[in-house]
Amino acid sequence: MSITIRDVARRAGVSTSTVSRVLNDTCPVDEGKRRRVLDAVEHLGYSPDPAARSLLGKRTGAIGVVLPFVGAEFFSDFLTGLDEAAQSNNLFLIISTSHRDAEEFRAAMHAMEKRVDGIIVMAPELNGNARMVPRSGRRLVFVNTYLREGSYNVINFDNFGGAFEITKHLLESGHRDIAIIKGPAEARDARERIRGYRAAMAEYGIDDTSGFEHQGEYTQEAGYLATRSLLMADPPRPTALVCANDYCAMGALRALNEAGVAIPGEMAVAGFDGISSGQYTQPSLTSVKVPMDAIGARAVERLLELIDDGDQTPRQEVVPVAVVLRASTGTAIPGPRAGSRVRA
Amino acid sequence: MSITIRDVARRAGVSTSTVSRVLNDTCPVDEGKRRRVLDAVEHLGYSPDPAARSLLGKRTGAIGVVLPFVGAEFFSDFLTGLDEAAQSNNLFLIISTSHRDAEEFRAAMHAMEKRVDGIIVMAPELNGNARMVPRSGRRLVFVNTYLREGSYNVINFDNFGGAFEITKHLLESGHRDIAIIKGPAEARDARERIRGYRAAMAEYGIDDTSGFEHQGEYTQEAGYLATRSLLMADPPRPTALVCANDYCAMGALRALNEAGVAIPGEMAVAGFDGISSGQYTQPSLTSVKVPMDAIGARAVERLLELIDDGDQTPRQEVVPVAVVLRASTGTAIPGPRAGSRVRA
DNA sequence: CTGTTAGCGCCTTCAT
DNA sequence: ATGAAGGCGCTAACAG
Repeated sequence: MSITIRDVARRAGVSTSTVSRVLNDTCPVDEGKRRRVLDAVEHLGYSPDPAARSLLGKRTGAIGVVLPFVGAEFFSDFLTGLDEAAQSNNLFLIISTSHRDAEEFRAAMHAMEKRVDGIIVMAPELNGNARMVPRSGRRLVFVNTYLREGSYNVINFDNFGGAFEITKHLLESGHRDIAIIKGPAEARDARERIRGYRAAMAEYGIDDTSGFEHQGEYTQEAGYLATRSLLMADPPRPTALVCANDYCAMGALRALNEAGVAIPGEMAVAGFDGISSGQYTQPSLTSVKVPMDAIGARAVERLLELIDDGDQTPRQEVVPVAVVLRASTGTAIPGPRAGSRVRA
Repeated sequence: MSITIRDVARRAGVSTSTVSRVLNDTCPVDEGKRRRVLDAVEHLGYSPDPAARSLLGKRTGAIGVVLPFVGAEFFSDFLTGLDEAAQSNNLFLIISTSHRDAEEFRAAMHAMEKRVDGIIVMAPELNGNARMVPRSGRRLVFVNTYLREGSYNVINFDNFGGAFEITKHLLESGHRDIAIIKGPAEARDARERIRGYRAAMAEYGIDDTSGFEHQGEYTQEAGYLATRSLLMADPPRPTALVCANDYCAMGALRALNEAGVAIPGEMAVAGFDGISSGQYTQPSLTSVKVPMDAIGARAVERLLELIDDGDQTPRQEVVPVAVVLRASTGTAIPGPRAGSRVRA
C-alpha cells in the first residue's frame, strides 16, 4: 500500500505519536528526533492520509462549490476567483452543478456535506426557500442567492441596482421605448434585474412595461431568438434593448446585425455581468460589470472565517456593481483600455 | 456528531455488520431485517462517511482534475463535459490548477493522489517530461498532453493537423503572406500548431516562415498587441493571420478593426479551438473546432475503465478536429446555424 | 519530552 | 444468516 506514519516512525526510530507531533507542531519535540523525523518524511515522500485525518473530525482540507453550471464565462470568472483563493489557502475545490434543479441541488449539497469543511453555494433559483438548505447552516456561504431568513452568510451583488442604473442611463439618453429580454423565470437574480428595469421605467412615468417584456434565457441562443421575434412584431419597434445578461445580449447583437439594424443608431443594446468577451463583440457591449472573480475570492475568505471559528455572526454583504459604457449604447470609445469609463 | 452506522443498527435492532451488508448488498440478508434497516436509513437520513470508506481502501467517489487554468472558454467547455459525466456516474470533481507551472503541477498531483480514485490531467506544458508524473501511473488519463513514453493513457486532439488544415485552406484561397501569432513557447500544443502551420507553408514552397512568426500568448491581450506591432512593421503586410487560439484571434480582430483594416478583405484571420464566442465576433471567426466537452466526457469514461479494472492496457486516442469556415477568412455564411460547414 | 492506548466510522474476516 | 472482533491511518489523552 501507501506509505504510512508507521513507516516514518520506524525509519526515524521513534513512535508514531512523535511523528505526528513533529508534523503538526503540537508539542515540543527533541531537536534530534525532530530532524530524523523530517528526514524520514522527506526520504519516503510521506504525506498524511487526508481520509484518516478527517475521520478524526479534523479538517478535510476541501471546500465544496455548488453552482448552476460551469460552462459560462460568468461562472468561470467565479471559479477563477475561488480557485486562486483556495489554492493559496491549500484547499481543494470540489465542484458540483445543480442545473438550476431543486433535486440536483439537494443531492449535491447532501453528498458534499461530509467531505468538505464548508460549502459555497450559488443558487439564484432557490428563491428564498431556506428549507432546501441543510440544517448545518454554519460553514455555508451563499453567493448571488436570495434567502428569506436573515440568518445566513450571503454575498450578493446588486442585480436590482445594476439593472436600474443601466435602464436609467438609456432613459437619460432619450430612449423611451426600451424593451427587455428577460432571464429564466425561476432565477431570482433575473427577476431582480427585471424589477430594476421596471423601477427605472416607472421613474420616467412608464408604468406598464408588459408590451416591452420578452421572455428569454441566459443564453446567446435565447437572445438571438427573442430579438428576431421582437423585430418581426408589429411596430413601433423599441429603440433600446436591455438584456438578461451578456450572452443574451450577444445573441441580440447577432440578430440585429443580421437584420441590418444599426447598433446603436436604430437600436441600443445593453447586457449584464460585464464578462470580458463583451469587449470583443461588434459593437462592443455596454454592460453592468459584476466582479465575479473578486466575489469568488471573498467567498472563500468568508468561509474560512466561519471554519476557523472566527466571526460566526451571519453577515450579508452586497458587492457593488458598475455600469460600463461601451459602443452598443452609443457611447463609442476608441482604444483598447477604454470602455472602462465607469459609472455608479 | 453525525449519524453513524451504529445509530442505524440500533434503530433497526441489528448489528452494524448487517447494516453494512444491506447497504453494500454483499451477502443475503433476512428480508425482514433488510426492510427495517432500509427504513432506519431512510428515517435517520443516514449516509456512510466517505472518509471512513476510503480509509478502508475503498473508492473515495471523487476524481481529480488538474489543468492549467479554469478561466477560459476552452477549459470551461472541458469542465462542462467532465462535470456532466462525473455527475451521471455519481462522482465528485476535485479541481486544481497548475498555471502551467511545473512546481504547482507537481504539488497538485501529489496532494490529490490520496483523495481521489483517479486523475484527469491536462498539461500541455509537460513537454514529454514523464518524470513529472507520479509513479502510480495507473488511474491517470492525460488530455492534450504529450508524453514521451507510450505507456500512458492519453486523449489528444490533432493540434498539428488542425493548424495544417487551416493554413492550407488559406493557401488554397490564394494567400501566400500568412503570418502566425504563436502561443506560449513552453506549451506543447502551441508548438504543434506552429509545426502544422510551417508544414502547410512548406508544402507551398515557403520554407522560411521566420519573418511571419510573431510571439503571442493564449490571450486576447496578446493577440491585440502582437497584431498592432505587426501592423506597424515594415511592409509587406501579410494578407492572412493564423492565431494561437480563438482568444488570441479575438484580440487580433479588435486591433484590425480599430486600425480600419478590412477583414477579411485586407487581412483574413483564423483562430483555433472553436469556442462558441467565435460565432459572435465581428466578423465571425474561422477556427479549428475542438470538441472539448466531448473530450471531457470521454476522459471520465476512460478513467472509469481504469478504475474499474477494466481494460488496463494504455491507450492513446486522438480526437479529430474540424476546420469551421466563417466570415473572418472570406467565406461569409449568413444565418445562425450556418458557419458549421465543416471540413477535414 | 515520549511511548502506549484508545477510538474516529466503516467493512471484513471469523465464528456461530 | 448474523454478531463480535479487528484494523484501515491518524491523533488525543494518558501515563510515565
